[in-house]
Amino acid sequence: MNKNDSSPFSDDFGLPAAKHNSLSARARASVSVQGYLTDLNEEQRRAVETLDGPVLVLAGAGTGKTRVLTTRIAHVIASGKARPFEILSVTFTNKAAREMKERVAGLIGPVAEGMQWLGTFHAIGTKILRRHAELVGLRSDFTILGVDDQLRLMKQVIEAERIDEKRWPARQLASIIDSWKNRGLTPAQVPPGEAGIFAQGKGAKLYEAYQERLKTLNAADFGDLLLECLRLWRENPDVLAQYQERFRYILVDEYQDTNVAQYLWLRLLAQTRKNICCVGDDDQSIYGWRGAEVDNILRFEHDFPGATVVRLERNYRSTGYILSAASHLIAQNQSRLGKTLRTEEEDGEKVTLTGAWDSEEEARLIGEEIEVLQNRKHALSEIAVLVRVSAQMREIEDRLVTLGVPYRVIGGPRFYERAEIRDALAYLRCTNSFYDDLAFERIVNVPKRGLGDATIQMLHNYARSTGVPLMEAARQMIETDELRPKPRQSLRDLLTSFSRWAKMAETMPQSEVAQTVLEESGYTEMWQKERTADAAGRLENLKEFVRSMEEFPDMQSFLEHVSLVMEANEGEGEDRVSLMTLHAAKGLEFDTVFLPGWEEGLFPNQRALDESGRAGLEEERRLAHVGLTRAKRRAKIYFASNRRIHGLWNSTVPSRFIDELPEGSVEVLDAPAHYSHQSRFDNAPAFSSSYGTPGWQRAQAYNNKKSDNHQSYRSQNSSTGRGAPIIEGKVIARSDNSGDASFAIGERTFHMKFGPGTVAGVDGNKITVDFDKAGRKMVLESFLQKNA
DNA sequence: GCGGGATAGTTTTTT
DNA sequence: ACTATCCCGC
Repeated sequence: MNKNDSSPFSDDFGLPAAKHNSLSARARASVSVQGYLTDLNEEQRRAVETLDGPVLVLAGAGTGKTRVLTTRIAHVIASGKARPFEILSVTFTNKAAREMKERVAGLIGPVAEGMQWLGTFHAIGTKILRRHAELVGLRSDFTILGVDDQLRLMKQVIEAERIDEKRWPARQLASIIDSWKNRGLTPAQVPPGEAGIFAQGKGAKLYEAYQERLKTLNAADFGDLLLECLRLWRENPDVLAQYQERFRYILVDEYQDTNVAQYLWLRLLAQTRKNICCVGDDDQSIYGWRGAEVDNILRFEHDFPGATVVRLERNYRSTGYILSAASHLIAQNQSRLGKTLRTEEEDGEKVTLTGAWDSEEEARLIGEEIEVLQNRKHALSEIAVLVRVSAQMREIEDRLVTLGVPYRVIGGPRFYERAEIRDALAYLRCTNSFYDDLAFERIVNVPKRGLGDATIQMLHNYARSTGVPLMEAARQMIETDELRPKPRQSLRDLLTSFSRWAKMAETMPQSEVAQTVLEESGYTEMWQKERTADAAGRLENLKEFVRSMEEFPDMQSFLEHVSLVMEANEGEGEDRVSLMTLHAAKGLEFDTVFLPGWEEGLFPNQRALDESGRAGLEEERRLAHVGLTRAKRRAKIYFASNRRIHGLWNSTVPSRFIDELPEGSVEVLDAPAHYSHQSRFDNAPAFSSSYGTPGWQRAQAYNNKKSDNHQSYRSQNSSTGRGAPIIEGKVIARSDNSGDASFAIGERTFHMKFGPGTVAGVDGNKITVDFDKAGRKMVLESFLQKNA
């Protein structure tokens, strides 16, 4: 990021912790910090130096927000105002937490190890809850449920209430409860009007039942890790006071992503000392759909009167054109606090815009462009393709595979969410505790042991009526003859195994126990028998799982790590192109960024528009802004005129966001592919082989169009497709009527994909056509042919 | 209890 | 078009 990333005072801070606590060390340190501060720009410096009282830092993309946070922590410690364990520092992701810890360590040395309250909201919430578990009806060794456990539990609750699970799916209940938890609402606090939105008025009741079940199972879901903290503090002011006392300084990263529960959590903690510093960017708020409240930022000054607000507007990441494109775009949003990013970098390359016929061509163009960069020795790790929805990834992946360009997909299922990991985990949980019903249920018939629904149902009934856990129910039932001989024997064997493994766990290191459990249970064998490509990957994951256990002192701490932190790090450090969604890209940066799929309906996403109206559109626009600002030197936007959505071909129209880019910062490129078709025309064999293919016909249609229509969005005079002139004043897909409308309503026309039709409406170069076969569509004028 | 055909649902995602 | 999940017949 900044040029001064290597700390000039890291030597001074690389002191052993004990020595650092001496006054002279502090004095020396603070002198060094002064030196360090001079390398910050004026605003950054103000954000770091204003230690006392509430501070809100509005940090635009690439303005050095992490740098401010870490320097601020160093500054608090160096100035002697608080010791590392008296600083609360929260992030959203484990990755951000890890990075912050590393960077703080880079500034102050090993003392950073003392920052035990640096972590995600959830990790810190867990830590607090374990200390006071009994006050919220849990034991300190409570389990943290994953989504699958949650869903299974939710199903049981729905069934217990005799509600038809078909009509009222558990998924839906889960998301409703989740949103209540995001808003900090306990079952009793759910507004009466909302309590009934599920299953004819049973919503709140089911929520309550679910919470009760969690307590019986000694379990918490992710929402509880925050919500139960709130309850703990509200019901036990003395406990709250303890933490208010302890956390002398509070720092919050990505504040725009906090939901109401997190906001309340922070507010309770910050109430007394008010030394809270929140860093965020309203223009990068892209998680509204999962409960993030941009309002938290907007109401900061109201909640903390007299707060210092610092705006970081100097961008150290991107070149001029990219920044002006991003700024111009985001300026269209109404609800924002308003910042203007500026850079002292050169203008650099313009943002490019390329139209493709369809998504396949789009993928091909991106692939070709990546190859060009690769040939120029551009590091692949500095290239990213950012898509709106993961469904877009497949075609791009296919293309990269064909070209042999190494790539990595970021995001996707987390390591600990994969079935094999959850299964292995369930085995260990059962070994660890005979009370873990959810875990037992998960693996009781994995691998198949002939213990199907009927048997499980009997166990459930028995367990419920006698009030014992499932495993205990099983133990008792195998002594009766209620079960048929086969399942009875299976169950007996399984229980015997679990007691054997539990005994083993008392003396053996946990990784060996795990290895034994997975083998003796037949779990590993199950995957070995399945000779598919992904079975091999799963076995590999299991190995990694067992291996990673060795680093933990005991089973308990390992289980915690897995449920909260564990993640896969495949192909990290290798030179690969990154492929991910725009959401996953936040916080990252690349020299070159490809942005495919800028089409109405896809981006901005129709569903976001339908569900959230203007707010939805603005969030989509922020997403576009995030995408553009990931680029350091090159941003390349693409759109396709035809895209398959849910299997059906749709004609699409370029995104309105394209219209919102400043013309001077954008260069409209021809799709070079059209010219490669043209060049095949010159050598006969290639030509004849491609004659009659859709691609060739497309090229023909395009060329015809181009020669008789001067309003074509493609530039007229480029011959190579590279370095095409900018079309000043004619950004494509204008929605005003300034161009000559070359089609009249009622006119017959022909479209390569949809066939013949009648023009039903004209809006600039977007034409609405009633196709004889395909129905009404809006298409770009340049893909229509006039019918004689 | 298991495997194969019907069926529904497909934005974004962390913890 | 693709997939994950469900349901039924064996």
